[in-house]
Amino acid sequence: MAYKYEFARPALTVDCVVFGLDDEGLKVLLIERALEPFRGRWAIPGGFVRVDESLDDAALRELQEETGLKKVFLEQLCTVGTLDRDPRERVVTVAYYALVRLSNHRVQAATDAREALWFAMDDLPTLAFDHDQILESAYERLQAKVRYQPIGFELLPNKFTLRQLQSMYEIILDRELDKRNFRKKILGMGVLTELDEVEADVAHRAARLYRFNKAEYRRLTKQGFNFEI
Amino acid sequence: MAYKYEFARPALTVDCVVFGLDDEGLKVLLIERALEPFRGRWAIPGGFVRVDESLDDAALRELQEETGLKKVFLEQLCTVGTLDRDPRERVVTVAYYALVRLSNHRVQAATDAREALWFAMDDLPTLAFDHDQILESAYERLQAKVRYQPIGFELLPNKFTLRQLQSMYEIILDRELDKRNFRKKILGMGVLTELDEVEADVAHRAARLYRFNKAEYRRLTKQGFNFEI
DNA sequence: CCAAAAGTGTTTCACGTACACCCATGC
DNA sequence: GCATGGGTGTACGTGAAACACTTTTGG
Repeated sequence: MAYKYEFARPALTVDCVVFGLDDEGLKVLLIERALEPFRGRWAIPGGFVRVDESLDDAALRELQEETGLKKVFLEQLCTVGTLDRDPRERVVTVAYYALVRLSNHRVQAATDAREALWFAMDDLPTLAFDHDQILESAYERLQAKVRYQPIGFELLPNKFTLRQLQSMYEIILDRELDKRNFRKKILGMGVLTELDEVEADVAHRAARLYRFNKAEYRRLTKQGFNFEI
Repeated sequence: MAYKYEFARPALTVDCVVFGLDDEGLKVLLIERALEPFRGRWAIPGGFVRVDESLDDAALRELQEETGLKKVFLEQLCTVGTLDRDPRERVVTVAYYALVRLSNHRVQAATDAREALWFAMDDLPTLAFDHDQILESAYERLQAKVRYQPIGFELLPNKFTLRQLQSMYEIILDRELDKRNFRKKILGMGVLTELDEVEADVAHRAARLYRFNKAEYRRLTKQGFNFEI
């Protein structure tokens, strides 16, 4: 008990909702708690902020320690400071959400998490603490933001087909999009680079591959362009 | 020094960017710091979060203590945890922004603030800490959000003319709007109640007064309606 | 009667939406 | 040659944007 303060201080944690996408749909990465409170319950990864690391760094570190994930897209969601959200003591948490390319990443459990597993968004267990609410907020943010910011590409491989891109939006927004209108719109934006490659190992005509052109996106944005699906 | 913890903890504060509107334009409420660090510099109101109050409560309390403001519209902006943002020690702050009806509120200084003053957005002093950045973020949020959420009404009197409403949007968005198109659009939404009153004491034809109909807005929103300017 | 702002409609254009068929490829 | 998904164009309707004059009121 080496640290003393004149006034009581809330503990400060970061928690991170990690979204991933595969053929089955949108997934969330959860860890099984190895310690009390809520031992054995599923939770979103997170942990205490150290006094010598920034909030973003804390979120990245916890993500790596508990799930092995590195270099993911990460964005602050909100900060929750309800009085009784942790039974032990007053804990304020800065919530983040992350988007990862499921195809690229292996996930492992570590430290105080017993196991890390991907759950389908439509088949989630009840979570520890107020993590259900945080997850719900994160999903709402994702649904809203994917429409006017090109963050959806963070869920896809670097090279993708227009079909994959459209499916990603259909899954996240939970509604069908018209194929021709979608292609017209997204290609018309001029932020996709058409590659001299097609997808491999398909039992039908192979689709062309594209890449998101971030530099061009930024250039257009400076000129008043607004991404919108 | 009564409170001891096993690990060092960052201090936790709330800071609040308060926007107000009058004939001259958009204003921000700043306080002059009476204590070190940054003694004598202007800052946005804020202070330490107590261990037994929620974040929102802390923001409301600080606002009242430092400026006398009560019952304002308040929304969380973001949380900043840069390592050296406070020269004394590690301080993480949860930033808020508030919207107040300038016509209704008297402002007073109190506690550790020497003075509270409204500054025009285009004539701001250099602020203490990283408050310039927080203020900038708050302004960007306001500009973005005012377009798709009816928060702009929080800056106007309860009864307002369409001209006042349009001016509010023109000031915040920093561009002119077409009078006829604006009136068509806003009246077409059906969220304004036309009153049997007109403005008083004007040296020309008096304009009709309207009120924002929050209940109707909520009803329409449930049916899929989207507010948008 | 003059100044000042309130109030009001129509036309045009861009963009979103709906919709169906042929083509390329692998097996 | 057949099954599977890739790739393409047009017509229609809705809503945004541009635009100017008459009315009301107070001084």
